Amino acid sequence: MLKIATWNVNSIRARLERAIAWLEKASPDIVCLQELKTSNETFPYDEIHAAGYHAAVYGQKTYNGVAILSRNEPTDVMVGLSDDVEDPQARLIAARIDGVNVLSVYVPNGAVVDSDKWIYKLAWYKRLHRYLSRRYTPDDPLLLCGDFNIAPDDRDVANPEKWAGSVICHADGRASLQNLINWGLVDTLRLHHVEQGPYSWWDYRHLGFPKNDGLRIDHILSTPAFAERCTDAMVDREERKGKKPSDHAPVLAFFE
DNA sequence: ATGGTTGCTTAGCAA
Repeated sequence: MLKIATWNVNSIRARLERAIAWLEKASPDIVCLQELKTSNETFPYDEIHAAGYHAAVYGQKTYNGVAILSRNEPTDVMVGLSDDVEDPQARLIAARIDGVNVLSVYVPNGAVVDSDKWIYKLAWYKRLHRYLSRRYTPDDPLLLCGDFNIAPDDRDVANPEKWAGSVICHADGRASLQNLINWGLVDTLRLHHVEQGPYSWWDYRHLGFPKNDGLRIDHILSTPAFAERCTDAMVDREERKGKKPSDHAPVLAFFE
């Protein structure tokens, strides 16, 4: 059994106490983290190791930053998109764990449609597609996990009319994610849940969580052959409750 | 009443 999670923690240092408690409670085999908001030098390796996890980290001061935590040692750790674009933003880390290729990504948010950040977001999706197709085939065991900053369709949005046309729901962004999926990926949550919801992110602003104004933007995508082993997937909504939560809840998938 | 937050870094940016 493999239990994998993806979680945008919104600062690993601000979330450390909750993150350690969650690791001990949920005991996942692999966790992809996003928005560490810290450099490698200030990443809390000691506490993560003490909780029983290896940590492959691609940090950045203040913004972004991604990591992969695992019970077993990761090999072949690679960071960044490694293409011809000059890009200081730490948004991708890849590793091989127990024979599975695991990627943790933090796709740019895009701020406002047609802004520079939006252009960067759409370009980043194209670069990620090229990254995948150059390094892997859809026959490889691969899990692409992270904050994609896209709700794939209106089932993934509690208030679709409110969010229509936003950077999370815009048709061009959805097409960018779909293009990635068309390379050869399966949305593991939708293998097991086809109804409206669940959601993985609620804005701190505007009382998003109390009003359940949620969106599903965090995903565990699997290559098709490996997805056949996926027995369930879920969002740990409980982790969004209580004192000092991240604005994202962990998303999990289970493989036999 | 018609906004409401959080985190990092220190007034402003990002989400």
